[in-house]
Amino acid sequence: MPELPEVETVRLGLTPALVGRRIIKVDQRRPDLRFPFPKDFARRLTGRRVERLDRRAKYILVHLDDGEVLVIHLGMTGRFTVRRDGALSTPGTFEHEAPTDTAHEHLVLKLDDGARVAYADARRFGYMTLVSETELPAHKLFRHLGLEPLGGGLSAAALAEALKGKKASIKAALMDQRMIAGLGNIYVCEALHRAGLSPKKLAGSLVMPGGRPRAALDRLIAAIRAVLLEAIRAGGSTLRDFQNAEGGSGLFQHDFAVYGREGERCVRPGCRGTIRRIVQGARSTFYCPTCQR
DNA sequence: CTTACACCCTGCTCGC
DNA sequence: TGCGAGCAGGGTGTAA
Repeated sequence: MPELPEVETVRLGLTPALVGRRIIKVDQRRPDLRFPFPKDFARRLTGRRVERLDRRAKYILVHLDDGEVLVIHLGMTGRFTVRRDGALSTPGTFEHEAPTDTAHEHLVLKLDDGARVAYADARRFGYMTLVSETELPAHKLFRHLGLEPLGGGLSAAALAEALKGKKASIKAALMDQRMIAGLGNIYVCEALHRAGLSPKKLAGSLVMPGGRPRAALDRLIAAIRAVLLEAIRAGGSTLRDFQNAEGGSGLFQHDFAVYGREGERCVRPGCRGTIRRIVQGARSTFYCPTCQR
């Protein structure tokens, strides 16, 4: 699944296909994904015009013209494909159609320009719901979400406040969407490596007794921002056939310094360490024991 | 309030 | 080639 950069890549890919378009038909092929679709889901989408697409953490927010917001989480394997056929195809885009996962295509939206936007999700860990725009901030999916890593809210002081006294590892804390929202296993590993911080360090140890952030927190924040921005610029990461809305692939996986690189030499200049894989909270952590302290 | 773990579901890869 | 084990970017629910 997609972490923040992949979700952002999907959002950017869907935006030109959806914004300004009206949904004329909804083909909903099963009653649920991870959770049941909301009541009258297809009917409530049909006839709506899409006003804009936002993102919060790992959620895509499709704002509709009746004040409702289609909230989408891609889970681990959620994927969108945009298809155009016949005279209605858009020149220059969607040149070749990547092989798609028709067997797991659970929802198809037909738009008023002839395009079809399909959602496929093999594992069905993804989900969708409809929430009115005004209720969004207080909605249970959103009210506990932490700082947006690329928004203005992420400061050393704010992160220090969130991590203060935490006994969990910094790895676990950064994975916790209530602290920072949008990071996942890959980008937490990558950010910690860039910041030279051991994933096993206790989260609270990055905060001084008085509650002020230690210098390492500034490095960590800079590392988080940098790795996310670079990944978005590269179109996200492509693992196990994750594809963006154009059926294309991100490239950032080639730039991983530690993720999936167990046994390889650390790429930090001057470091002669070897990347190790450990398990924290039932998930793999990749890091360099030599330069991450 | 923590942390730890099972679980959700399917597919892929690896070792035998 | 087949088969079971282990693993996978997500999150929730439960128990201690």
